[in-house]
Amino acid sequence: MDDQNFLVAYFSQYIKLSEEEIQLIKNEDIIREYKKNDILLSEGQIAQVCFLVLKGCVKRYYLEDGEEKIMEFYTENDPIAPVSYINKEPSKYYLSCVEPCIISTGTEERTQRFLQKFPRFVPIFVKIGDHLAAKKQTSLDDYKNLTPEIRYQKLLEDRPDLVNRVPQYMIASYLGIQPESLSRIRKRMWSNSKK
Amino acid sequence: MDDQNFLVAYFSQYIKLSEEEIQLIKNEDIIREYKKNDILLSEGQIAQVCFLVLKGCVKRYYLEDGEEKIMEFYTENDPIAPVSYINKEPSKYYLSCVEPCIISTGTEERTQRFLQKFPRFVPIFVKIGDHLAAKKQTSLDDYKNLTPEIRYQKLLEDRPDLVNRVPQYMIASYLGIQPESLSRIRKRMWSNSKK
DNA sequence: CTCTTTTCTTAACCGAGATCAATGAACAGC
DNA sequence: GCTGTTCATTGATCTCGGTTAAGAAAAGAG
Repeated sequence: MDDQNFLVAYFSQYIKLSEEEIQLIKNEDIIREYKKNDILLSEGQIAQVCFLVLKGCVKRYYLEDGEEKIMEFYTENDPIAPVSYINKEPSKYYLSCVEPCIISTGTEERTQRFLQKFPRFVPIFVKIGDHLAAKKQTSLDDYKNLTPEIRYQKLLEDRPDLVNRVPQYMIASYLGIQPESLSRIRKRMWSNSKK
Repeated sequence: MDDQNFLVAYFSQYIKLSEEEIQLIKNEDIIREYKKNDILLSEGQIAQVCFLVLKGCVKRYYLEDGEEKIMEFYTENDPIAPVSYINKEPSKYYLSCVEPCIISTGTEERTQRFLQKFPRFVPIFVKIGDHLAAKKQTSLDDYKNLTPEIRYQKLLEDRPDLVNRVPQYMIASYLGIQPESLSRIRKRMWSNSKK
């Protein structure tokens, strides 16, 4: 599958595309490949574009005393709309590639042009936005009430791939705990499941 | 100020309204008053509408072993788009009034009609949605990295009104801790600030 | 004003995660 | 193959919030 096709596949999740639309999407040269550890956005920078991860894995993190605090992992078909991009303000976090990635970029102006040409996409765009917000809310809700141990269990269920494709200390950071604690949690879970 | 005017005031934050638009908004009879403890949405119910708090305070919470787990407070000018409403699924939480409230309700169908009539509002609506998502993300980020003590300090800074208008045990629940812990934290902060 | 209910505070004890330090395991570079 | 680095585990100790229980303070009802 060549790079442009990823984008067509993404939209096809939500709506059936006409031949004309497929061509138009393919002609927009907005897809790039990135190497592992490439940085998409740095702290202090104002994001000029938003992203759509077509392949690979991107992490969003702060630096605190040189320590990475990972807030989110984005993988296949996850859109990334940086707060910095939305509010036109310096970014508080970094975006960088955990793996080699294929990523599409978007701008407000291009989106508006696109929607003007294909108004039938408007409800889809609104819906995608709403669903994103809903997902964020659910994440926050979960995070608030669950212990790190249960959060890890849920992660194993919800995104089993993630645990295998990124190092454990990053998972720990993402769960908001120290690597040592995650190690102990795993040990505890293992010994409990044996009994 | 009579009830309908709250809604006009809300939109005026974002865009200047024409006389015609003001009349149209006022004529939509979609604003209701609620008493303290009135329930807007119950667990298990599918939300038919979304809300905009024009006056008062609404809490969103789960029940866990009869205990309220408060996830969010909505006050003046906060929109409430329940996950249940967005995904057309049974709600996992309750919405109820902490104070007497004045609240406007919305539906997708009405929104679409409105946007069709006044297309210049489309970008505003998209922007409001994006900003909401951005705010959610920031909340989650903060929650993940901050201790309960610092979260309480931030709450005092960000929403000082809230601490005064809702009982402390609800604040504790919202911070994700027990009332006893919040009491300790307050004591700790007090004695630290004296030194 | 008194009585009841609700809300807030204090104390004692426990457990989970943080921290510091050391050791193992996996892996890349030479 | 060895060597050095990165990543994962384990142990000892400490801190903070949870839990339980009791009592003080504030708010409502009559």
